[in-house]
Amino acid sequence: MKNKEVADILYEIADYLEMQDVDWKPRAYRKAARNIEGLSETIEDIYERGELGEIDGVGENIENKIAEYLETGEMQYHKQLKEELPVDIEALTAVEGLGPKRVKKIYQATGVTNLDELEKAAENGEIAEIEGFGEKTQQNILDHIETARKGEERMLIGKAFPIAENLREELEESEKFNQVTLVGSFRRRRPTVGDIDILATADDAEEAMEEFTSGSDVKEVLGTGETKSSIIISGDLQVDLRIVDEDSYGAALQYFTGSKDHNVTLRTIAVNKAWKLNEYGLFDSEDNKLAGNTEESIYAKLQLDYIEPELREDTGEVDAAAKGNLPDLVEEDEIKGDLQMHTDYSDGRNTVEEMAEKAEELGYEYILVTDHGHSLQIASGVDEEELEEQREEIDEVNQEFDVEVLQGVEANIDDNGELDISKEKLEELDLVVAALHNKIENPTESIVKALKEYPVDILAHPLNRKVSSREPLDVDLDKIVEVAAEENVALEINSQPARLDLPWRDVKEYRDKVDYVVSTDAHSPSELEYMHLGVAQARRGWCKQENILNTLPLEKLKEKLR
DNA sequence: GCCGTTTTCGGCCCGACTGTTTTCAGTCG
Repeated sequence: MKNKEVADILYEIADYLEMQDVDWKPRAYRKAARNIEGLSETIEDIYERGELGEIDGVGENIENKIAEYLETGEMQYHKQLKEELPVDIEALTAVEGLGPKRVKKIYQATGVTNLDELEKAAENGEIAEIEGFGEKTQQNILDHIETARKGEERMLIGKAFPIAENLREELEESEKFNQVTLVGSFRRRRPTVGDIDILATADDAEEAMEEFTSGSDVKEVLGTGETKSSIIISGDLQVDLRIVDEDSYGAALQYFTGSKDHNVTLRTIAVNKAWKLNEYGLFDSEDNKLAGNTEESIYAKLQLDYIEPELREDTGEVDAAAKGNLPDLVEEDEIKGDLQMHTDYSDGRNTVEEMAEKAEELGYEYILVTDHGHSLQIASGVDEEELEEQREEIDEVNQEFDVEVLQGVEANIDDNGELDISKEKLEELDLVVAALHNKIENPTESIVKALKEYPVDILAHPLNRKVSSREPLDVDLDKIVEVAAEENVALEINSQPARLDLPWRDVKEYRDKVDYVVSTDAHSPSELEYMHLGVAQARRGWCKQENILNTLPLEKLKEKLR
């Protein structure tokens, strides 16, 4: 998986070109880099099929350079640019306020090529001496050099969620603010967010900004103006606030929700009509406002169906909206039950009864208890005897609650494609979940064999990935999906903040070939509330209600799977 | 360097904020 490596090199090329005042090419390289970062398969596979050129933004030149890199491990063009300006561009531009142009000026004036040298130069007062620089810029560099060393970290959306909601509530409760909406990648429910973006209206923008930047949790104010401020709050999370007029709110919502590429596509449509689209509205060539109060009005005026935030990734949604082909996305309240959770029989922290109580509170019709099979030592999994005991406990709990508690198991798939619970026992359970938990030699073969030979209903976290910490399994997903469809096995969209697996791009690709379920994999009652995160990923994967089996009532669900 | 219901050549999103200027370049989103 060299996608990130390749993307990083292309980003660096863009920076080097920008240092040299080259027009337009940086934009082209960045676009290609962004699209490669977002691929759902490895760039090596695409290269082997000879389809590099089909990646959006990759033309003949960039294609050849990527091929060269994949074949030789080097890209001459990149090397050459780096020799001309031998600076660690990635590290230096990570400093807040430093871009390629300033890095070049600093290099030419002082010879600084990396963060350590930059720090020394700033401490010695050399930076302030450079033309166009001053004391403040120098101090700014010193203030932000540590953050740059730590590197950019995106936060899991599940972790950002309570923080963001909390912020929103605080502003909403303040009388200085009127409307308050969380926008940006948070609103699109990307698996990770780089910062929290907030859009608001206020009677007095200045007072509202003052309140925002002086909160108790504010560690640093990066910048503040009449309409826009940025702060760092504890946990080193950046929060950006934009305040706009009431009648621009829809346009601003649209604009600040992004994604960047989605917005560029929309603006191109506007430009083609000789109009202009910005955060204040949609305007004709004489600056008459055509739309802007609501997001809906903007999409409508551009002759597009309304596009839900989760879809705004420029992956075909604008085209579909123009043709009236957008899916009617699944909603969280259509989910009738949760099909993966753990109790104190394995590594869960609570009893079956406590999980059932919470599920009832959430209004579910059914839940499936899926403790780990016994081979997973680390989770002290269940053997067949313990499953018998648990069956009795579940029967008792079912007397007590309206929600129907089903018994399942999360059987472990080993490197021979065997599960750790016998076929006979699995047949007795209501539904069977299987999953890989260890790194094994032939994951595709093992999964395929397990799905074919055991009565599996759901393949959980199919790629066994961890968002931004563990690479997805290198499996042949085409093959797994094909076998899953044949064997009536649903693929899971796991709602754990660190998993969100199957990833949304894959969800989108295979949504017409295989059924999905969305489960929380909860290890405590409160984790049952993660369901919205999984549903959001299903929505990002263009799923309708019918793609998600646990929107079905129990009887229909069983008919589908068993 | 890429790309095409406007184009195979000529466009390519655009506004806010900062710090340094003394009218604006650079950065950011």
